[in-house]
Amino acid sequence: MKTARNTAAKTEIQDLIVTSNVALSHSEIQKSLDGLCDRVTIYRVLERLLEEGTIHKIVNVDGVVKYAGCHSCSKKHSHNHIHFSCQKCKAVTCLEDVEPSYKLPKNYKVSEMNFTLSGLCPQCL
Amino acid sequence: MKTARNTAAKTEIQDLIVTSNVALSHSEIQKSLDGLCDRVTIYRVLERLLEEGTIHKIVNVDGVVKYAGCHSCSKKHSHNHIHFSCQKCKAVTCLEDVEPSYKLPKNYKVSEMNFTLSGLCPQCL
DNA sequence: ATTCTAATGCAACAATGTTGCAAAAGTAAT
DNA sequence: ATTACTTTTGCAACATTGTTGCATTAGAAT
Repeated sequence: MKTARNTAAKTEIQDLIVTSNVALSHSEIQKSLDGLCDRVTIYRVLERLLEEGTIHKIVNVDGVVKYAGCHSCSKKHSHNHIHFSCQKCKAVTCLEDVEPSYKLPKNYKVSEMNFTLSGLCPQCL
Repeated sequence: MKTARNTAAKTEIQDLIVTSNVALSHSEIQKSLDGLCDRVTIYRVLERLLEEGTIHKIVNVDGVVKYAGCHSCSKKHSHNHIHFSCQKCKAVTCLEDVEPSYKLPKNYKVSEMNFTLSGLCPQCL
């Protein structure tokens, strides 16, 4: 059977994402790592961290994919919270406590949600 | 001053998007046009249609950019409606009547929202 | 230390989007 | 209809993002 291994790349990337208070993109991670490992390795590590449930993936309003640590969802792994994307400082943050409500027409079965608001964050306001 | 022109490409692309009841991606549009114009031209026409306010842009949960006609927003141009992305038939539709509610922490200024639910649409349920 | 195989690096590729520039084609005026 | 003006297009080239195959490296268990 398949056993995961702890490698320098994985440890470092995981640390970066979980420690950060904003979601990070692949290129931002790459810059931070500063040549520690290959571009491709970053993609593969992110894939593994997603599978493990250590991080989650956010597609920003501009289509840029970002990754953030899973904090509140350690027990039940759900991501039904809002993300906020600041148009000025470009930071994407998880508003873990905000759950939106809505009323769908009949016969839709929802299994996932992706809700991102953009505007100005408290720091930039 | 700059005056827009009606060209075959623009007319055709606009027609495609506005007529369609699902949002279309660049590649889907390209396939439909079947060589009517260059790939780059499609990008540029889409840009113009967005500026004009004829269409709006949706970033799907998988990061794929799609375009849909503006129907309900002819008067006040707002896109505060939910989009639904079917995991089976891959159709992305605008649920124009559904406006979500949520309660943000203090000091956030929202100027745009992007809300996409995914799951199964009525046709695929 | 040995063995097994997960993880990495590298090269190559695919998809998506952007830019510069010369040629083509709308539009308005004559 | 012809001319003049300038938007729009096509093409080539490029940038970015993400994926895949394969040989090599290096965790982890024995």
